[in-house]
Amino acid sequence: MEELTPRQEEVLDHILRTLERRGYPPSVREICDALDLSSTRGALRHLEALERKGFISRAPGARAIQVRDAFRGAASYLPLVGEVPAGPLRYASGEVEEWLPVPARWGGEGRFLLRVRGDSMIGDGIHEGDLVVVDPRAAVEEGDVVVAMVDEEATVKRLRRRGKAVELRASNPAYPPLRLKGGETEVRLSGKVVALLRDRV
Amino acid sequence: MEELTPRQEEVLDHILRTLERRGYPPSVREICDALDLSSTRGALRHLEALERKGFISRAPGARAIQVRDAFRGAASYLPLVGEVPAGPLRYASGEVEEWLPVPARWGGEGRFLLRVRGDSMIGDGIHEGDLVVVDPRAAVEEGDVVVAMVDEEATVKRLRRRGKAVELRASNPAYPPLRLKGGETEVRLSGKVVALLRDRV
DNA sequence: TTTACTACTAAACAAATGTTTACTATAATG
DNA sequence: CATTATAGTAAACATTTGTTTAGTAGTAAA
Repeated sequence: MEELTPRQEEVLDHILRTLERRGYPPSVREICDALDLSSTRGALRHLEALERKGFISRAPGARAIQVRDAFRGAASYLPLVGEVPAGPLRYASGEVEEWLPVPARWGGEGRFLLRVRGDSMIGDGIHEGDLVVVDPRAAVEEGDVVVAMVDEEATVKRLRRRGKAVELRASNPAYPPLRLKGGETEVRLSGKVVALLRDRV
Repeated sequence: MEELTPRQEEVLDHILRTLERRGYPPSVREICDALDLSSTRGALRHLEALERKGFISRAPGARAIQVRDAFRGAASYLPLVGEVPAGPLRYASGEVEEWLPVPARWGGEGRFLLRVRGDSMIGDGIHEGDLVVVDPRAAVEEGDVVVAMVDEEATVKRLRRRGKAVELRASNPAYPPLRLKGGETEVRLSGKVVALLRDRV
């Protein structure tokens, strides 16, 4: 990607900071204020340069500045839930503690974040307190790490096929495996673990 | 937080989806198009309701819709680097592979993401391919997981004090500890590991 | 029933915002 | 030297966009 001049970098910087601070891009006149320009033409020129060099793209309309993905990062937002949701999540739901940004490719319909309790999956590097991204719609297969309801509580386990039945195994040998009969899997498996966030290392 | 009516929820949904898709909020008329309203007054009413209930806030100006933090998530963006950066990162830097969104509290001046190589920290649940958030300015202390330069390559290790010297220990017993003498620490320690992302579990 | 709230339409209006034209200046480049 | 790119100012312009006024209609609560 082409290099930016110092002034152009200031403009891009201001756009990024504005986006981060309040969630929508600045107007041309706001850029002028920030860079001490007295004419909108100046800022407009910089925007044109940024667009030509591929850092932003613009659409007709007010504040229609789109920062290229490589810089904006294209986040998705997933709800961190206290319990595994039964139905589709609604916004003002009391079950949602927080909405956290994650890389866009982790996003998807129905996905949510769940805080891991216990050390049963420590052998797979999944620790107490980690947040796992759960996809309730993904097909679960042999060897996948899944979220299962055991004794009314959500636990993370690894799925193993044992003939017709399936087995949920912890990766900590201190925990015994759990067998599920044929019909039980749909009831008890609430999703596949697809990614992980750890806050304090 | 107050409940939303179904129609208000549709409006909020459209705002969130627009923000995710193109990075800036819709105009009132765009909301009208999306919800099949023929008068801007209708959409405006919904916006007023959303603001009154605390889901968004609005500023004077075009598209000046700010979605409340709980929903917007307030992301920070960190660069995923191929090598540990020597100086401050610049935008068009060739060393930056990608900018990824992370929860806001993980952000901070100078922080970056580094991909973990090898299995030397597997005992702490840090696997090959994981992305760690590195803070080059944090004070490193006994017991911290740090990024150290060993043989010109960045490796993740845990820091232990051994009298005046310090020791870098892997959490995989297959790897021997590495001793650093007094002055070496500043040269070789490039930051503290503060968080972790794992893509495929 | 009255009141309040949600939901919507139509048309006019005012403010904010992007765009264009015209012109000056500096530095780097061939 | 002429050319090109960057950087800036000033003023007028066109459009987008938010806002207001004036209505209608359905539903639930007091």
